[in-house]
Amino acid sequence: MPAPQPPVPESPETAATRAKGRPRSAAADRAILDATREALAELGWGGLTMGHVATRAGVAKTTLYRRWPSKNELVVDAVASLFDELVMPDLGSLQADIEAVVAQFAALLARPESQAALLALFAEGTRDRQLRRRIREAIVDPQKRLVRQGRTAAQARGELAPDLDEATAREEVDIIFDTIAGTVEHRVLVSGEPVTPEWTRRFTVLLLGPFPVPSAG
Amino acid sequence: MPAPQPPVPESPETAATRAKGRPRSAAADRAILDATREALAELGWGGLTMGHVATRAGVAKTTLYRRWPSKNELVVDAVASLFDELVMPDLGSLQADIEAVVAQFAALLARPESQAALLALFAEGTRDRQLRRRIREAIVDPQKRLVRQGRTAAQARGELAPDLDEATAREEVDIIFDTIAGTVEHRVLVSGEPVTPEWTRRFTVLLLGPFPVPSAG
DNA sequence: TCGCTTTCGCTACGAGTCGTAGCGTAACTG
DNA sequence: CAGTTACGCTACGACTCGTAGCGAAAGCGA
Repeated sequence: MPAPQPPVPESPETAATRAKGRPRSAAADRAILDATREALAELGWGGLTMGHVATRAGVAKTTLYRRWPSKNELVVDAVASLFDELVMPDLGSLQADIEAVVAQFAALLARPESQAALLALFAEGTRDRQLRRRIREAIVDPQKRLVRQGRTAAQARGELAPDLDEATAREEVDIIFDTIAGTVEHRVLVSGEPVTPEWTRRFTVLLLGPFPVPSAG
Repeated sequence: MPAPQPPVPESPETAATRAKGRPRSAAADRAILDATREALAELGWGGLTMGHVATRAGVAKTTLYRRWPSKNELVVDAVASLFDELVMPDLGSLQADIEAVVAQFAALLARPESQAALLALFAEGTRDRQLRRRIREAIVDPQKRLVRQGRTAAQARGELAPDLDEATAREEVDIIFDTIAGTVEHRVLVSGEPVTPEWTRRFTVLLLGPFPVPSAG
């Protein structure tokens, strides 16, 4: 779901159909987003220019700017949909569920278009509060459902204690999400080393504890 | 320790003193790196231009390009030194040691100059193998000493089992490093939420296990 | 002291990108 | 059909890029 520039920014309207004049081409929207993903994979974040995207999409540069005010916003929308493919399976154990999601996430991060875009987006987000909000709304927060689903399933199995209160549970979801997402991103995008099943298993064991201390079975 | 362009790229020399002609100004080096850090804090990665850095450092643009071939390399050197301040304390318990390092790292990431630079550097590194190598050599790998020191101290206290073999130990250091660094980065730079002592404690507990299961005291 | 070498600051350059404005045309509504 | 909006196209000034050429400055060895 892209977030185009509102055709008429300040017009409360009846919020119903605002069909008046020539409607925006939905085909252009798709062509632009596809072109953005392709260009990202080929040229990376730095090599991506608005002019290039427009040409590749068969669209005038003006048309592009009419919908997305800058490269940042454009890329958020172009990338966000990539993350929708992540699903939380129910494999019968928390360990297996986490390993499966980690593997999915790692595979996603291995793709050129997400690799080129994600960290660059995050980097811009550190300076632009609005952009950071959009990143969270479009990319980060929707994926927290995975953690919530996994927790719920594990609680149903008795692997996890039920939530005591809402606030604590939310904080715990945040911590777990930051840990899984951050670690996999760091492994793949910074260290640049592959996420093998072996690594995934070890990481999950570390996450679920116990730490390999002598006294622990 | 900056990595300037070699004055005469291909000259084995006797590797001794290559003093011939006017030597490069060490003051210019310092002025450039200082200007880079300042400009990063003020303008962010995207706003940082080579011309701006040169002007601010009181140096000709040509002088800048003689030493660093691009913005990427310049920023690596300008930022790497920031990380040298991290130290692993010996507070008597692994929990306390990790909490202390997490707090230091979070404080470092909260500074504008590192915030603007780190993720952007990582982003560029995903497309440029040489840059990624330089980032690892200059920033990432040196900090793994913290994990090794913490492990050694914990082993001496009996909190951790001694290493069985070298390869496994190295992998474990990598996993722990990716987990701590990645999680804190994600919390501060992506989620954009503060690293409080409370959060640090909960994260460390999660890391050291056991996971808060019902049967665990 | 005098060359020799290298770096210095400065200026200027072509190439490329940015985001916007103006134009005439196309598409859709009442 | 008139009104409205989106469209493709062209052109624009402002900016950054990385490089080249210049004369002057700084250190070296003879």
